[in-house]
Amino acid sequence: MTPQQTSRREQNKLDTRRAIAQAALDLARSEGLGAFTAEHIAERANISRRTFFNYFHSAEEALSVSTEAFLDQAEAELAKRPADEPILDAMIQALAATTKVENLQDCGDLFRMAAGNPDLLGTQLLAWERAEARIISAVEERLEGQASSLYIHALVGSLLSCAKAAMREWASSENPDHDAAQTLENHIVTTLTMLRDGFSHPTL
Amino acid sequence: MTPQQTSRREQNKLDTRRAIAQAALDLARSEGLGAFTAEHIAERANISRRTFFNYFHSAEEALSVSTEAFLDQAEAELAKRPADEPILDAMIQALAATTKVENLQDCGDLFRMAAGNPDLLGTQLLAWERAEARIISAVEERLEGQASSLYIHALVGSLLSCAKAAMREWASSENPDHDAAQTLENHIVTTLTMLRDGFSHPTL
DNA sequence: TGAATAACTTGCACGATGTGCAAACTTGCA
DNA sequence: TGCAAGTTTGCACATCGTGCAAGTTATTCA
Repeated sequence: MTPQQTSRREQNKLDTRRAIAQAALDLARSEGLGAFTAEHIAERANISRRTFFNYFHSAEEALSVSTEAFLDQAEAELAKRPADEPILDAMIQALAATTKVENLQDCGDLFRMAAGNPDLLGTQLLAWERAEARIISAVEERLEGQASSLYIHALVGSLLSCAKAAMREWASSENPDHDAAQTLENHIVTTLTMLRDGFSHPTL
Repeated sequence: MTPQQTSRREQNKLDTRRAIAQAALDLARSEGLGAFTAEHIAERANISRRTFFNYFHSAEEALSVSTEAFLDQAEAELAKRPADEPILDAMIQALAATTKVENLQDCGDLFRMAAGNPDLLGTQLLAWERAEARIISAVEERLEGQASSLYIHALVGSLLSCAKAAMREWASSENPDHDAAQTLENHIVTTLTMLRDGFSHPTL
């Protein structure tokens, strides 16, 4: 009786979820954004339209799975950092580590696609917003009473804005698979260091 | 022949736009978010459903008019600052000045409402995102060649995140009309000063 | 001033969205 | 094996967002 962490049921759901996300990404690449419907995704994933909506609220949400994975990683990495490390150094290390995420390339593609599609962009922004809320809770616990609510919200918001800026810069330049992860990591460290030390002096 | 800057046509359109926005806000307050349709708004504004969609893409967008006004104000104030002022000081002054915007109270209400409604939140985030793009362009012109694209994107993103944090703090506390604008301005100056000098040392 | 023109509003139709509901089907467990 | 709980599916329905063409209002200019 191998104590499977994931029962057959849970595994099936995860598989279906992955299949849907993959189908959505395939369609986005082959047909173009907004050129396909929830029904098309369902068809390609071999499920009914109704089941699609049991998993996701919209086509855009199905596309955002990789982005969510990236953000979950950020949250998890931050939780790993030692409690006595200065908060900004912990953040730099945590965000730098996210570049090792599974499907980094998909994140870049999504980021580029979102730039030209308000619907997708809105969904992605919501994903970042939800992640922000989770990270704020984590930081609040970590700094228990040592910082004001205003400080924490401003800090975490800026943290994610810097990460976003880093991703944009990374995703917008043609990366001839020249160690993409390393490039992104450099951008992240650059922006977060500015955040830590102040934006007064632009480090070109 | 008084040289009217706004022709009758333009004025009518503006009036209609305002009427729709007002109708949407009224309904949101009286019925609750998500408890009314585009058709309801149109009815209350005395126009057809079709005309509503000529002005806005969705009910949420009609609600975001005050937020857009606030962000436009921020952009305009920044453009007013002298060109030789250090960029971060210019930003602090500009954002602080936005608190004099017409319908600040509506902005606060909207902000609170959005916290509990993903659709509205998504629309508001898009509005902030569009404003961010415009401000980035303005800053790029201002710093012409003196700063990297990465620096500018990270800075402006963080700027708006700090402003958002300030608004959240301001909107979430019961303000018994105790000079609301001043309270918000204080929060903005606090967060932007941290952005300028670095987040290393939490100023409680 | 009055006809021609441009801009705006409206109704209609249509494909797509997102969700409640109940009937089928699958899995877990005694 | 067979029942309880969880999942998928089809169907119906209200709503959305937009193209289109016909109607209405503002503007222009002869």
